[in-house]
Amino acid sequence: MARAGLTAESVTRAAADLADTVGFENLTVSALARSLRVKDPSLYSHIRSLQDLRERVALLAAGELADRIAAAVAGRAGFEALAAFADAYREYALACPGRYAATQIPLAPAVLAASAAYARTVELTHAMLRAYRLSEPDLTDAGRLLRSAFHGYVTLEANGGFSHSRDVRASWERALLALHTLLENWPTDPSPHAADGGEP
Amino acid sequence: MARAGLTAESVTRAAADLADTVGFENLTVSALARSLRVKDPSLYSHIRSLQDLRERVALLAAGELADRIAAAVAGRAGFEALAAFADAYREYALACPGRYAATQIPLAPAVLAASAAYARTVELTHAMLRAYRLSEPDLTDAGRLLRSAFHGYVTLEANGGFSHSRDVRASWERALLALHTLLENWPTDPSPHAADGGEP
DNA sequence: CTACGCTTCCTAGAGATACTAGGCAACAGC
DNA sequence: GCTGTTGCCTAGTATCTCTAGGAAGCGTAG
Repeated sequence: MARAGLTAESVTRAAADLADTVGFENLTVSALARSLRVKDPSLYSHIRSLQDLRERVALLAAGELADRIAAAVAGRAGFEALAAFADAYREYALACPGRYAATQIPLAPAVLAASAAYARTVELTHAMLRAYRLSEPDLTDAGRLLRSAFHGYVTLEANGGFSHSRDVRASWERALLALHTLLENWPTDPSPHAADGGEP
Repeated sequence: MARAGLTAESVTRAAADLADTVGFENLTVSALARSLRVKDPSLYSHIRSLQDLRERVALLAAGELADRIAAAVAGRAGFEALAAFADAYREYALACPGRYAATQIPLAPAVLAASAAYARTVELTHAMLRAYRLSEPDLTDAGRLLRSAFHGYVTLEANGGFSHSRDVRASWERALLALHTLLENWPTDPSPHAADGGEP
């Protein structure tokens, strides 16, 4: 029988494409084997399990996302960098919903540490924030808030969470402007009210 | 054989509890039947399908979440209301991860319209924002950004997306303060660069 | 060019799950 | 106690993950 010439990489890419088409939660070994004109067990020469396949797609997608963000923010600073970062993030999530969903699965700390892709996104966030002249721990706090806002927005948008008639793209533009304002006025002094008051 | 006395409601509650225990993605008809000491097909007298079960859990959880938020913001305004809203949101998501995950599945517009739970969360957001004296479309834009930030933060937190050593709770407090500052200085004038310029 | 070995892909099959069809027995109303 | 409805059951189908073991393609050495 003619060989299909599969490799772990080509299988992972095919899985990512399939996930973008049918949704990440519908990515199955059977469906992937069908799309590659191969029987299910053949794939287990290249992947260890469905979970392993999902993690490979996650790492592939995280790398692609980091690449796009890096290209978008290159040579920009301030609001331009913020908007470029955010638009690259959102466009990737909307154009590649299966790949993006893959990046959100919980990964074992060992897997996460072994791959640079996730750390690179965090570093890119910090690099973009340097223009706002924040120092730790504000840098980490602001980075977490930004990534939360981006991730939350695109997932709510993708899942139909914004049912109001207001244009979603217009809201996004305003949100970026608002986040820019937020970063320029980041409250850096210890807050005026004791949120977690002074027990010893 | 003695009857188990199941109803659609009791089955849904048991499903929500199971989802909180084993994770929403591991909520299966078989596992639910086992936890109820019943055979799989017995559940199909009360639910139409696994998808139907998931939607019931989603609506149950959305109602519970709205209730908690409503109780938290009652009688508060300004930053107090914002913090109460956000803390109620985050604490529900962390205490009931399966229920919270259920609220994020895409629902058919008809299902969504037939239930008040989701609309109530949006209304609560708007009510909380009234103290900041925003008017449309800023109200919708700010509400979307807030919900995005809350949702993004708790999902990233729950999925281990915050690996930095900085305390996650402390970052959350600072994020709330930053959002409060943002809402007080919301950039309401048509932005300095023509995002969607002045066609007639 | 043949023989060897490695890898790839296969068939066969076990175990789990979603769901349907159809039956029997438990409860409610009379 | 009888009857009708309802709830839970057994039996069975189709799909999916994953393993065991076999055969055939491919590179290489003689």
